[in-house]
Amino acid sequence: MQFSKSTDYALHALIHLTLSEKDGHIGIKELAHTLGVSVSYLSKIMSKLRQDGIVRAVPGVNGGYELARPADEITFLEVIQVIEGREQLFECSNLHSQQHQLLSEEMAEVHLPKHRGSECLVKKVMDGAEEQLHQYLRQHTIQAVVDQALNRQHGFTSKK
Amino acid sequence: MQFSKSTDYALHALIHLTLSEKDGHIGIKELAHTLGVSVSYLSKIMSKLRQDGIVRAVPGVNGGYELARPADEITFLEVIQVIEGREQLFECSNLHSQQHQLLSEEMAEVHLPKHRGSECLVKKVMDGAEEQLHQYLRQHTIQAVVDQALNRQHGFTSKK
DNA sequence: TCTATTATGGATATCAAGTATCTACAATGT
DNA sequence: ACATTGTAGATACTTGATATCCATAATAGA
Repeated sequence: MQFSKSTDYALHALIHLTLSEKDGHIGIKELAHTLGVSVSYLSKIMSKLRQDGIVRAVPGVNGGYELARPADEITFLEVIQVIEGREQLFECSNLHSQQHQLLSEEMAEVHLPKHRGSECLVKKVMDGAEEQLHQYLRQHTIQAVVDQALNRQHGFTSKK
Repeated sequence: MQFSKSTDYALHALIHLTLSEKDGHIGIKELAHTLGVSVSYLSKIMSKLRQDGIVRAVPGVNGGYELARPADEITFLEVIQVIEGREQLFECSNLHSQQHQLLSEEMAEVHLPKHRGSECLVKKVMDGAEEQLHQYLRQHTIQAVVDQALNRQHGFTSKK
């Protein structure tokens, strides 16, 4: 259970775009070189971000990428979901086992027939965990990380 | 990014053991049949749980598995970490890239040389997310789920 | 002690996903 | 037109999850 490297590249790429906003479009070459990853691979990742409306791509001479929206409206959760997909963290594979029924439908069936389709209690706990995670990731934006980096730099220079 | 099926089986197996505590040892055959999974596969999972001191195994006639500790001392987090491993959810693969340095060491190097080895800000956010997840999973025990299942059953019967 | 029962650990096979690259194609500005 | 730059498809490689089989070790009961 780990986030893929693609997610890592996507997040760092967006931070680079934010920091370079004033410079206009950033080419995939520069981006790939900065992150230390091949152009071909990063292209796939940037395509996903584009398809989801997080960045804009401009082909042609002096083309490249730029943010499609302000960095403070781009949350970690959104980026992660674009790259990792939106499947649930946990799927109960015991749907037809005795065990699963014990924890949900069987009891409902015997005592309260209308209550079919109720969820496995294990899954309920895991869904709660996922919601917890999402809440946190929704609260953190690309802009927040950039601000932190700049403040840090500022803090250091002013101390000298 | 998803929890493996093994985790699902492990959690359900532990719940079955908890519910059957009074019946003494539970054989791997019964366990596997209840969960709807092969004996050979479930064996590997139970072995891990045994090696980590979550269950006890007794070989020989009338042998089988039982909980090594009270179910209210077995947290979801523990079970998940045994099965999934204890690697961090997020690893920054940009350790030697310009981007990474921008977010951590480069600034520190220029302005405050002693501050080497400071972490990437992206990773800090992700580590925070992981801690959030762990906090939640630590608060939920196998016993809690079993209690919920039994209360539900009780609630239904008393209503009739 | 012998035997049936049961868990253990190693070897292995299969499959899906992540990682990574190359190439032909399309769009854009000069 | 033409050089530049992103897009999309095909493909190869690696890794991890899933799953099974078999030989081995340990135990209880006759």
